[in-house]
Amino acid sequence: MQMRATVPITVSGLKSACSQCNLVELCLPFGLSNRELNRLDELVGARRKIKRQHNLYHAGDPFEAIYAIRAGSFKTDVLLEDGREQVTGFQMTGEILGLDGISTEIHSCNAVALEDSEVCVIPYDKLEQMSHEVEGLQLQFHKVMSREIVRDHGVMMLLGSMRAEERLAAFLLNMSQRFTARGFSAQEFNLRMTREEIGSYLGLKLETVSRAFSRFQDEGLIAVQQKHVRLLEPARLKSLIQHQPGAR
Amino acid sequence: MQMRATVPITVSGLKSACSQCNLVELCLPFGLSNRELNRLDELVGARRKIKRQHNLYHAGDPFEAIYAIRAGSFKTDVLLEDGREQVTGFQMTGEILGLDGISTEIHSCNAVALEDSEVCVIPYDKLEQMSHEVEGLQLQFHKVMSREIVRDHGVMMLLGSMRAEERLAAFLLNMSQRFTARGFSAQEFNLRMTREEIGSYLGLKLETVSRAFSRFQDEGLIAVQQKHVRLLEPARLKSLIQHQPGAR
DNA sequence: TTTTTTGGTTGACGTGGGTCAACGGGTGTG
DNA sequence: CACACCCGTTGACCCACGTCAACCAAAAAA
Repeated sequence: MQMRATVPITVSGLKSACSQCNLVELCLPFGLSNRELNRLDELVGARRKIKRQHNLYHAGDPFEAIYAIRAGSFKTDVLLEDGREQVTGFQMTGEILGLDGISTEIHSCNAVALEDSEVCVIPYDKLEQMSHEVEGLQLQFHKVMSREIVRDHGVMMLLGSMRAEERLAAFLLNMSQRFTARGFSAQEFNLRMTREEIGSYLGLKLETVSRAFSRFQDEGLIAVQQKHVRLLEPARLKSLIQHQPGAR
Repeated sequence: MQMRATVPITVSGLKSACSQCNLVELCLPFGLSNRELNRLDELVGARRKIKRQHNLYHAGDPFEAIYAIRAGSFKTDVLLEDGREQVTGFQMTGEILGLDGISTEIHSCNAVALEDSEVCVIPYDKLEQMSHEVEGLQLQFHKVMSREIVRDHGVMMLLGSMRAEERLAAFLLNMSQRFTARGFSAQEFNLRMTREEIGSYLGLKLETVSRAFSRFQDEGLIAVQQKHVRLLEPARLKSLIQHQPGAR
């Protein structure tokens, strides 16, 4: 059973301070002046801790805030009545969650922590208000939303016209690139999600994901052990994605 | 060969007037007060006509404006180096094009007219500026972007976890619903796109789309002739989407 | 520690949809 | 008005991925 409190016990009283945060260049405040950054500190409310496997929000919840990931990682998914799940994305530190709720003021997907995590709560009404005042904030927020749209188009490309190995290669390279942006190794990292979650995201069954991992390993492209992945030949992985013979 | 002029000959000198437009409740100005609506008239620049098969913009073009469709319809697509195309959406009157360009200030997809069409050009810098001033405009714009994100998640669901017939059923019901919103018949309409474009959007080959159309017709769910579609049993179409046996 | 559960791998087999090919009707063009 | 091309349909065949099942390792619980 998961907690569903709107004001969960896990809320920390600490105010976040964007101006002090080392995630600025990955997060909403990117590109703001110091003066603007100080104003942002007013905007960002309390932090909130979310335990592994617990929801930050559920589909159907009223929309009140967006969230910036301070530590940890999440998945977002949508469910069909018959129980089918589609993972729509994996989010890492500095990325923004909850944008799906703006349009109808009700969240349209679930956000679930893949590990014990912490987010900064950004009340949406305050964000709206401050966007009117702070020059760069509005532009930055628009860019965050637009980036999400572009990212989604990339996933559609992947789901609509790539074969299994291409999808996994694209996924691994994307993860690598995002770890790099956070100062981690581009070649070696620990995935936070299961084969089944990867499969759901890539439109494949978990067995197919597992087999593709094994085949990559057999061909010397990567070294995998459970969630630990090492990219041995990223260039060859990259070339897998384009000019695939017999592409869909 | 397609024209690629940034200021094409097809630009009309006419200023658009949102306050006079019968598409308000489908378009960006939805929910604005009359006073706000009048301010919007300043914002919206010239109209621009796009001939069938011609691009409103190309991937790689610098981003300068977003576009509201005044008449006609479009598809957006992304291309892979090897020529594979993924249609990321079909857009109808009142819908907004170009949001993909905000994040990098370069368009990341192509927007192609499916028929002779006309758009209202909304210069982005002006929109940014006016969003600071006009109360409801910012919120409305955010909702438009958020709706796009939610829509994209729906497409991912479709591509990632539905079988061919479910995808086509979902597509037809979505078209029906959007025609209805524009005052057209929910049961009977003309598609503007080819089987190949539908296939690309749904992650299927054109032959599969054609076969699914035929099977629906055989089962008395619809009547199709070329691009003309009549939904005979929308309820049964709807039930096709959920609780499908042996779903992916 | 031992036990249980969950997650990952691998094999054998089946099938939905892709591929290739032929054909016919519409539609836009010269 | 006639030609050409594009679009849609249908059939035969094939293969990538799904399904089902067994098994093992790792992690969590007891």
